[in-house]
Amino acid sequence: MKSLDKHNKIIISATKVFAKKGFFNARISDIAKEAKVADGTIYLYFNNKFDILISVLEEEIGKIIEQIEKAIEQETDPEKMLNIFIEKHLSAMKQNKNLAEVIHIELRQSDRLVKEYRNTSFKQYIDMISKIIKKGQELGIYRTDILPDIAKRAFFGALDEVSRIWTTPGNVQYSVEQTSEQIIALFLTGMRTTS
Amino acid sequence: MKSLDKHNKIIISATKVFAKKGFFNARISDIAKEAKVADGTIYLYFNNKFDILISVLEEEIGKIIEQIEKAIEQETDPEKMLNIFIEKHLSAMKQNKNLAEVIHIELRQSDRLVKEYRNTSFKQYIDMISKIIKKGQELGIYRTDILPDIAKRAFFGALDEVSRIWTTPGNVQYSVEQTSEQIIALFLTGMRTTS
DNA sequence: AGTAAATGAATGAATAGTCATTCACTTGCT
DNA sequence: AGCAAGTGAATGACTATTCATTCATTTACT
Repeated sequence: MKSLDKHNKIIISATKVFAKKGFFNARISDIAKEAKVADGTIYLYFNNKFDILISVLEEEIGKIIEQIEKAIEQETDPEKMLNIFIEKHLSAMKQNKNLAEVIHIELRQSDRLVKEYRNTSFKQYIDMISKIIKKGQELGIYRTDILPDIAKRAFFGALDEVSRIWTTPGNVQYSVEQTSEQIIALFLTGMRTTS
Repeated sequence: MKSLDKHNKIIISATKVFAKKGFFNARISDIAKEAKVADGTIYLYFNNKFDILISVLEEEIGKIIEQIEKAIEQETDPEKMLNIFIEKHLSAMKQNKNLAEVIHIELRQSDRLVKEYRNTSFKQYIDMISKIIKKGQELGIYRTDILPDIAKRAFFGALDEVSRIWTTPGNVQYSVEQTSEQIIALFLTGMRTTS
Protein backbone atom coordinates (compact mmCIF):
# COMPACT_ATOMS: atom_id res chain seq x y z
CA MET A 1 0.00 0.00 0.00
CA LYS A 2 1.18 3.46 -0.79
CA SER A 3 1.86 4.67 2.70
CA LEU A 4 0.53 7.93 4.08
CA ASP A 5 3.80 8.05 5.86
CA LYS A 6 5.76 8.33 2.65
CA HIS A 7 3.38 10.89 1.24
CA ASN A 8 4.03 12.99 4.27
CA LYS A 9 7.76 12.48 4.11
CA ILE A 10 7.75 13.78 0.56
CA ILE A 11 5.68 16.82 1.53
CA ILE A 12 8.09 17.69 4.31
CA SER A 13 11.13 17.15 2.14
CA ALA A 14 9.63 19.19 -0.66
CA THR A 15 8.86 22.03 1.74
CA LYS A 16 12.47 21.97 2.81
CA VAL A 17 13.84 21.93 -0.73
CA PHE A 18 11.40 24.56 -2.03
CA ALA A 19 12.29 26.77 0.91
CA LYS A 20 15.97 26.49 0.16
CA LYS A 21 15.97 26.75 -3.61
CA GLY A 22 12.57 28.03 -4.65
CA PHE A 23 10.19 26.03 -6.78
CA PHE A 24 11.90 26.44 -10.13
CA ASN A 25 15.39 25.70 -8.93
CA ALA A 26 14.28 22.73 -6.90
CA ARG A 27 14.98 19.45 -8.68
CA ILE A 28 12.71 16.44 -8.34
CA SER A 29 15.89 14.53 -7.64
CA ASP A 30 16.66 16.92 -4.78
CA ILE A 31 13.30 16.22 -3.21
CA ALA A 32 13.70 12.50 -3.78
CA LYS A 33 17.12 12.50 -2.20
CA GLU A 34 15.91 14.51 0.77
CA ALA A 35 13.00 12.11 1.26
CA LYS A 36 15.28 9.14 0.69
CA VAL A 37 13.16 7.68 -2.09
CA ALA A 38 13.75 7.17 -5.79
CA ASP A 39 12.84 9.91 -8.25
CA GLY A 40 10.10 7.75 -9.72
CA THR A 41 8.49 7.15 -6.35
CA ILE A 42 7.50 10.78 -6.20
CA TYR A 43 5.18 10.17 -9.15
CA LEU A 44 3.36 7.44 -7.29
CA TYR A 45 2.22 10.08 -4.83
CA PHE A 46 1.97 13.24 -6.92
CA ASN A 47 1.00 13.97 -10.49
CA ASN A 48 3.81 16.37 -11.25
CA LYS A 49 6.17 18.87 -9.73
CA PHE A 50 3.56 21.57 -9.50
CA ASP A 51 1.16 19.25 -7.76
CA ILE A 52 3.74 18.86 -5.01
CA LEU A 53 3.86 22.62 -4.46
CA ILE A 54 0.10 22.97 -4.33
CA SER A 55 -0.10 20.02 -1.96
CA VAL A 56 2.44 21.65 0.34
CA LEU A 57 0.42 24.85 0.43
CA GLU A 58 -2.93 23.11 0.79
CA GLU A 59 -1.89 20.72 3.50
CA GLU A 60 0.44 22.80 5.58
CA ILE A 61 -1.45 26.08 5.42
CA GLY A 62 -4.63 24.08 5.85
CA LYS A 63 -3.37 22.93 9.21
CA ILE A 64 -2.79 26.49 10.35
CA ILE A 65 -6.16 27.71 9.12
CA GLU A 66 -7.86 24.88 10.93
CA GLN A 67 -5.96 25.60 14.11
CA ILE A 68 -6.79 29.30 14.04
CA GLU A 69 -10.43 28.73 13.19
CA LYS A 70 -10.80 26.33 16.05
CA ALA A 71 -9.21 28.72 18.52
CA ILE A 72 -11.28 31.65 17.30
CA GLU A 73 -14.76 30.16 17.10
CA GLN A 74 -15.06 30.03 20.85
CA GLU A 75 -14.28 33.72 21.16
CA THR A 76 -16.74 36.57 20.93
CA ASP A 77 -14.44 39.52 21.56
CA PRO A 78 -12.96 40.77 18.24
CA GLU A 79 -9.89 42.06 20.00
CA LYS A 80 -9.12 38.66 21.42
CA MET A 81 -9.82 37.08 18.04
CA LEU A 82 -7.31 39.32 16.34
CA ASN A 83 -4.83 38.57 19.06
CA ILE A 84 -5.24 34.86 18.50
CA PHE A 85 -4.92 35.24 14.75
CA ILE A 86 -1.69 37.17 15.04
CA GLU A 87 -0.24 34.90 17.67
CA LYS A 88 -1.08 31.69 15.84
CA HIS A 89 0.08 32.95 12.49
CA LEU A 90 3.38 34.25 13.77
CA SER A 91 4.18 31.25 15.90
CA ALA A 92 3.35 28.90 13.04
CA MET A 93 5.75 30.87 10.86
CA LYS A 94 8.46 30.93 13.46
CA GLN A 95 8.06 27.25 14.13
CA ASN A 96 8.01 26.01 10.56
CA LYS A 97 10.54 28.21 8.84
CA ASN A 98 10.59 26.13 5.71
CA LEU A 99 6.88 26.58 5.27
CA ALA A 100 7.23 30.28 6.03
CA GLU A 101 9.81 30.61 3.32
CA VAL A 102 7.63 28.74 0.83
CA ILE A 103 4.73 31.05 1.62
CA HIS A 104 6.92 34.13 1.29
CA ILE A 105 8.22 33.01 -2.06
CA GLU A 106 5.74 30.81 -3.80
CA LEU A 107 2.50 32.44 -2.85
CA ARG A 108 3.68 35.30 -5.05
CA GLN A 109 4.24 33.32 -8.19
CA SER A 110 2.25 34.64 -11.10
CA ASP A 111 1.51 31.15 -12.32
CA ARG A 112 -2.13 30.63 -13.11
CA LEU A 113 -2.42 27.79 -10.63
CA VAL A 114 -0.87 29.72 -7.78
CA LYS A 115 -3.13 32.65 -8.52
CA GLU A 116 -6.06 30.28 -8.42
CA TYR A 117 -4.88 28.92 -5.12
CA ARG A 118 -4.57 32.41 -3.74
CA ASN A 119 -8.15 32.94 -4.76
CA THR A 120 -9.59 30.00 -2.90
CA SER A 121 -8.14 28.40 0.22
CA PHE A 122 -5.94 31.32 0.91
CA LYS A 123 -8.61 33.93 0.40
CA GLN A 124 -10.51 32.19 3.15
CA TYR A 125 -7.55 32.76 5.42
CA ILE A 126 -7.32 36.48 4.75
CA ASP A 127 -11.06 36.91 4.88
CA MET A 128 -11.03 35.75 8.46
CA ILE A 129 -9.41 39.07 9.22
CA SER A 130 -11.99 41.24 7.50
CA LYS A 131 -14.77 39.32 9.21
CA ILE A 132 -13.29 40.04 12.60
CA ILE A 133 -12.92 43.70 11.76
CA LYS A 134 -16.51 43.94 10.57
CA LYS A 135 -17.67 42.37 13.78
CA GLY A 136 -15.67 44.91 15.76
CA GLN A 137 -17.30 47.69 13.78
CA GLU A 138 -20.76 46.34 14.51
CA LEU A 139 -19.93 46.25 18.18
CA GLY A 140 -18.76 49.83 17.96
CA ILE A 141 -15.22 49.18 19.11
CA TYR A 142 -13.64 49.76 15.69
CA ARG A 143 -13.93 52.89 13.60
CA THR A 144 -16.44 52.54 10.82
CA ASP A 145 -14.38 54.56 8.36
CA ILE A 146 -11.89 51.70 8.14
CA LEU A 147 -12.56 49.60 5.04
CA PRO A 148 -12.26 45.97 6.12
CA ASP A 149 -11.33 45.00 2.61
CA ILE A 150 -8.25 47.18 2.62
CA ALA A 151 -7.46 46.63 6.27
CA LYS A 152 -7.36 42.86 5.88
CA ARG A 153 -4.67 43.20 3.25
CA ALA A 154 -2.68 45.69 5.25
CA PHE A 155 -2.95 43.36 8.18
CA PHE A 156 -1.88 40.24 6.37
CA GLY A 157 0.88 42.04 4.48
CA ALA A 158 2.25 43.35 7.74
CA LEU A 159 2.18 39.94 9.37
CA ASP A 160 3.78 38.29 6.38
CA GLU A 161 6.58 40.78 5.99
CA VAL A 162 7.25 40.87 9.71
CA SER A 163 7.52 37.10 9.88
CA ARG A 164 10.35 37.37 7.40
CA ILE A 165 12.48 38.42 10.34
CA TRP A 166 12.78 34.78 11.22
CA THR A 167 13.70 33.50 7.80
CA THR A 168 16.21 36.17 6.85
CA PRO A 169 19.58 35.60 8.42
CA GLY A 170 21.35 38.35 10.27
CA ASN A 171 18.38 39.92 11.98
CA VAL A 172 17.73 40.70 15.59
CA GLN A 173 15.61 37.80 16.74
CA TYR A 174 12.46 39.18 18.28
CA SER A 175 10.12 36.83 20.10
CA VAL A 176 6.65 35.95 18.91
CA GLU A 177 5.11 37.78 21.89
CA GLN A 178 7.12 40.91 21.29
CA THR A 179 6.25 40.90 17.62
CA SER A 180 2.57 40.21 18.25
CA GLU A 181 2.41 43.09 20.70
CA GLN A 182 3.94 45.42 18.17
CA ILE A 183 1.42 44.49 15.49
CA ILE A 184 -1.44 44.81 17.92
CA ALA A 185 -0.19 48.18 19.09
CA LEU A 186 0.22 49.42 15.53
CA PHE A 187 -3.14 48.34 14.25
CA LEU A 188 -5.31 48.85 17.27
CA THR A 189 -4.07 52.10 18.73
CA GLY A 190 -1.63 53.38 16.15
CA MET A 191 1.74 55.01 16.51
CA ARG A 192 0.65 58.45 17.63
CA THR A 193 1.04 59.49 21.23
CA THR A 194 -1.56 62.24 21.07
CA SER A 195 -5.07 62.22 19.57
CA MET B 1 26.56 52.76 -30.84
CA LYS B 2 24.42 50.61 -28.63
CA SER B 3 21.48 52.85 -28.06
CA LEU B 4 20.15 53.81 -24.65
CA ASP B 5 16.81 53.74 -26.30
CA LYS B 6 17.03 50.05 -27.08
CA HIS B 7 18.33 49.27 -23.63
CA ASN B 8 15.29 50.94 -22.20
CA LYS B 9 12.96 49.22 -24.60
CA ILE B 10 14.29 45.87 -23.47
CA ILE B 11 13.87 46.81 -19.80
CA ILE B 12 10.28 47.80 -20.35
CA SER B 13 9.51 44.72 -22.41
CA ALA B 14 11.17 42.49 -19.85
CA THR B 15 9.16 44.10 -17.06
CA LYS B 16 6.02 43.35 -19.00
CA VAL B 17 6.97 39.75 -19.70
CA PHE B 18 8.23 39.06 -16.18
CA ALA B 19 5.01 40.53 -14.82
CA LYS B 20 2.92 38.27 -16.95
CA LYS B 21 4.82 35.01 -16.68
CA GLY B 22 7.22 35.35 -13.81
CA PHE B 23 10.97 35.22 -14.21
CA PHE B 24 11.38 31.49 -14.70
CA ASN B 25 8.57 31.08 -17.19
CA ALA B 26 9.62 34.11 -19.18
CA ARG B 27 11.56 33.16 -22.31
CA ILE B 28 14.34 35.32 -23.68
CA SER B 29 12.55 34.96 -27.01
CA ASP B 30 9.39 36.38 -25.40
CA ILE B 31 11.26 39.44 -24.25
CA ALA B 32 12.96 39.80 -27.63
CA LYS B 33 9.67 39.55 -29.46
CA GLU B 34 8.01 42.06 -27.14
CA ALA B 35 10.90 44.48 -27.66
CA LYS B 36 10.95 43.75 -31.39
CA VAL B 37 14.62 42.82 -31.46
CA ALA B 38 16.42 39.56 -32.17
CA ASP B 39 17.18 37.17 -29.33
CA GLY B 40 20.88 37.81 -29.74
CA THR B 41 20.46 41.57 -29.42
CA ILE B 42 19.43 41.12 -25.80
CA TYR B 43 22.95 39.88 -25.11
CA LEU B 44 24.47 43.05 -26.49
CA TYR B 45 22.80 44.91 -23.65
CA PHE B 46 22.68 42.39 -20.81
CA ASN B 47 24.98 39.64 -19.64
CA ASN B 48 22.30 37.03 -19.07
CA LYS B 49 18.68 36.55 -18.19
CA PHE B 50 19.21 37.18 -14.52
CA ASP B 51 21.02 40.40 -15.25
CA ILE B 52 17.87 41.62 -16.96
CA LEU B 53 15.81 41.01 -13.82
CA ILE B 54 18.27 42.75 -11.56
CA SER B 55 18.45 45.65 -13.98
CA VAL B 56 14.68 45.98 -13.95
CA LEU B 57 14.66 46.10 -10.18
CA GLU B 58 17.64 48.42 -9.90
CA GLU B 59 16.54 50.89 -12.54
CA GLU B 60 12.81 51.01 -12.05
CA ILE B 61 12.73 50.81 -8.27
CA GLY B 62 15.69 53.14 -8.27
CA LYS B 63 13.55 55.78 -9.94
CA ILE B 64 10.90 55.50 -7.24
CA ILE B 65 13.42 55.62 -4.41
CA GLU B 66 14.99 58.71 -5.92
CA GLN B 67 11.63 60.37 -6.35
CA ILE B 68 10.56 59.67 -2.78
CA GLU B 69 13.88 60.72 -1.32
CA LYS B 70 13.75 64.00 -3.19
CA ALA B 71 10.23 64.74 -2.04
CA ILE B 72 11.00 63.84 1.55
CA GLU B 73 14.28 65.61 2.14
CA GLN B 74 12.57 68.99 2.11
CA GLU B 75 10.14 67.92 4.83
CA THR B 76 10.70 68.07 8.55
CA ASP B 77 7.37 66.80 9.81
CA PRO B 78 7.49 62.98 10.13
CA GLU B 79 3.76 62.75 9.57
CA LYS B 80 4.01 64.48 6.26
CA MET B 81 7.03 62.38 5.36
CA LEU B 82 5.10 59.19 5.94
CA ASN B 83 2.23 60.58 3.94
CA ILE B 84 4.52 61.30 1.04
CA PHE B 85 6.11 57.87 1.24
CA ILE B 86 2.76 56.11 1.16
CA GLU B 87 1.37 58.31 -1.57
CA LYS B 88 4.40 57.99 -3.82
CA HIS B 89 4.77 54.30 -3.33
CA LEU B 90 1.14 53.54 -4.00
CA SER B 91 0.81 55.78 -7.00
CA ALA B 92 3.99 54.36 -8.51
CA MET B 93 2.53 50.89 -8.07
CA LYS B 94 -0.82 51.83 -9.48
CA GLN B 95 0.79 53.57 -12.41
CA ASN B 96 3.26 50.89 -13.40
CA LYS B 97 1.37 47.69 -12.81
CA ASN B 98 3.94 45.58 -14.56
CA LEU B 99 6.63 46.80 -12.23
CA ALA B 100 4.31 46.29 -9.26
CA GLU B 101 3.78 42.71 -10.31
CA VAL B 102 7.50 42.13 -10.71
CA ILE B 103 8.10 43.52 -7.24
CA HIS B 104 5.36 41.38 -5.76
CA ILE B 105 6.73 38.26 -7.36
CA GLU B 106 10.41 38.53 -7.90
CA LEU B 107 11.49 40.39 -4.82
CA ARG B 108 10.56 37.19 -3.00
CA GLN B 109 12.72 34.82 -4.98
CA SER B 110 15.02 32.83 -2.79
CA ASP B 111 17.80 33.19 -5.32
CA ARG B 112 21.04 34.28 -3.78
CA LEU B 113 21.29 37.30 -6.04
CA VAL B 114 17.78 38.49 -5.33
CA LYS B 115 18.41 38.09 -1.62
CA GLU B 116 21.53 40.16 -2.04
CA TYR B 117 19.56 42.79 -3.86
CA ARG B 118 16.99 42.82 -1.10
CA ASN B 119 19.83 43.36 1.32
CA THR B 120 21.29 46.41 -0.35
CA SER B 121 19.35 48.76 -2.61
CA PHE B 122 16.02 47.64 -1.34
CA LYS B 123 16.98 47.73 2.31
CA GLN B 124 17.67 51.39 1.81
CA TYR B 125 14.08 51.82 0.69
CA ILE B 126 12.58 50.13 3.73
CA ASP B 127 14.99 51.83 6.09
CA MET B 128 13.60 55.18 5.03
CA ILE B 129 10.51 54.18 6.97
CA SER B 130 12.26 53.31 10.20
CA LYS B 131 14.24 56.54 10.02
CA ILE B 132 11.04 58.54 9.79
CA ILE B 133 9.54 56.66 12.71
CA LYS B 134 12.63 57.24 14.84
CA LYS B 135 12.47 60.90 14.07
CA GLY B 136 8.83 60.98 15.14
CA GLN B 137 9.76 59.30 18.38
CA GLU B 138 12.47 61.84 19.07
CA LEU B 139 9.97 64.62 18.49
CA GLY B 140 7.61 62.92 20.92
CA ILE B 141 4.78 62.46 18.44
CA TYR B 142 5.20 58.68 18.17
CA ARG B 143 5.06 56.21 21.00
CA THR B 144 8.50 55.07 22.06
CA ASP B 145 7.40 51.51 22.72
CA ILE B 146 7.06 50.99 18.98
CA LEU B 147 10.14 49.23 17.62
CA PRO B 148 11.02 50.99 14.37
CA ASP B 149 12.68 47.85 13.11
CA ILE B 150 9.46 45.87 13.31
CA ALA B 151 7.21 48.75 12.38
CA LYS B 152 9.08 49.41 9.13
CA ARG B 153 8.42 45.86 8.02
CA ALA B 154 4.78 45.95 9.04
CA PHE B 155 4.49 49.20 7.18
CA PHE B 156 6.11 48.04 3.98
CA GLY B 157 4.33 44.69 4.08
CA ALA B 158 1.01 46.46 4.42
CA LEU B 159 1.76 48.79 1.53
CA ASP B 160 2.97 46.00 -0.67
CA GLU B 161 0.04 43.70 -0.06
CA VAL B 162 -2.46 46.52 -0.36
CA SER B 163 -1.05 47.56 -3.71
CA ARG B 164 -1.85 44.10 -4.94
CA ILE B 165 -5.43 45.33 -5.21
CA TRP B 166 -4.45 46.92 -8.47
CA THR B 167 -2.71 43.93 -10.00
CA THR B 168 -5.20 41.24 -9.01
CA PRO B 169 -8.18 41.15 -11.30
CA GLY B 170 -11.69 41.20 -9.95
CA ASN B 171 -11.18 43.58 -7.08
CA VAL B 172 -12.99 46.73 -6.14
CA GLN B 173 -10.79 49.47 -7.50
CA TYR B 174 -10.00 51.84 -4.68
CA SER B 175 -8.22 55.08 -5.46
CA VAL B 176 -4.71 55.92 -4.36
CA GLU B 177 -6.01 58.64 -2.04
CA GLN B 178 -8.56 56.39 -0.43
CA THR B 179 -5.99 53.66 0.06
CA SER B 180 -3.38 56.06 1.42
CA GLU B 181 -5.86 57.41 3.92
CA GLN B 182 -6.68 53.95 5.12
CA ILE B 183 -3.05 53.08 5.69
CA ILE B 184 -2.43 56.36 7.46
CA ALA B 185 -5.49 55.85 9.63
CA LEU B 186 -4.46 52.34 10.52
CA PHE B 187 -0.88 53.06 11.40
CA LEU B 188 -1.17 56.47 12.95
CA THR B 189 -4.32 56.26 15.03
CA GLY B 190 -5.28 52.60 14.85
CA MET B 191 -8.61 50.91 14.42
CA ARG B 192 -10.01 51.43 17.88
CA THR B 193 -12.65 54.04 18.51
CA THR B 194 -11.81 54.35 22.17
CA SER B 195 -8.29 53.89 23.31
C1' DA C 1 3.43 -25.43 7.27
C1' DG C 2 5.42 -24.85 2.92
C1' DT C 3 5.43 -23.35 -1.70
C1' DA C 4 3.92 -21.14 -5.84
C1' DA C 5 1.70 -17.28 -7.84
C1' DA C 6 0.27 -12.64 -7.73
C1' DT C 7 0.66 -8.07 -6.40
C1' DG C 8 2.08 -3.44 -6.64
C1' DA C 9 5.41 -0.31 -4.48
C1' DA C 10 9.84 1.17 -5.56
C1' DT C 11 13.62 1.98 -8.56
C1' DG C 12 16.64 4.72 -11.64
C1' DA C 13 18.32 4.72 -16.38
C1' DA C 14 16.59 6.41 -20.69
C1' DT C 15 13.76 9.68 -23.14
C1' DA C 16 12.15 13.69 -25.03
C1' DG C 17 11.75 18.28 -24.92
C1' DT C 18 12.97 22.90 -23.57
C1' DC C 19 15.64 27.13 -23.81
C1' DA C 20 19.68 30.23 -22.54
C1' DT C 21 23.49 31.42 -24.90
C1' DT C 22 26.71 31.65 -28.82
C1' DC C 23 28.55 32.96 -33.18
C1' DA C 24 29.00 33.15 -38.18
C1' DC C 25 26.89 36.09 -40.93
C1' DT C 26 24.26 40.37 -42.58
C1' DT C 27 22.96 45.12 -42.49
C1' DG C 28 23.65 49.85 -42.61
C1' DC C 29 26.18 53.82 -41.51
C1' DT C 30 30.36 57.11 -42.21
C1' DA D 1 35.96 49.88 -47.35
C1' DG D 2 35.69 49.41 -42.41
C1' DC D 3 33.28 48.96 -38.36
C1' DA D 4 29.55 48.75 -35.06
C1' DA D 5 25.18 46.91 -34.37
C1' DG D 6 21.92 43.49 -35.17
C1' DT D 7 20.30 38.84 -36.46
C1' DG D 8 18.41 34.19 -35.60
C1' DA D 9 19.58 29.40 -36.48
C1' DA D 10 22.40 26.08 -34.19
C1' DT D 11 24.31 24.28 -30.05
C1' DG D 12 24.53 21.88 -25.96
C1' DA D 13 23.32 21.54 -21.29
C1' DC D 14 19.77 20.50 -18.29
C1' DT D 15 15.80 17.96 -16.15
C1' DA D 16 10.75 16.50 -15.69
C1' DT D 17 8.67 12.49 -16.60
C1' DT D 18 8.28 7.67 -18.14
C1' DC D 19 8.46 2.79 -17.88
C1' DA D 20 10.65 -1.80 -17.96
C1' DT D 21 12.33 -4.18 -14.32
C1' DT D 22 13.12 -5.67 -9.45
C1' DC D 23 11.77 -7.52 -5.18
C1' DA D 24 9.46 -7.64 -0.71
C1' DT D 25 5.13 -8.98 0.84
C1' DT D 26 0.63 -11.14 0.64
C1' DT D 27 -2.57 -14.57 -0.99
C1' DA D 28 -4.09 -19.08 -2.01
C1' DC D 29 -3.56 -23.66 -2.68
C1' DT D 30 -1.97 -28.53 -1.27
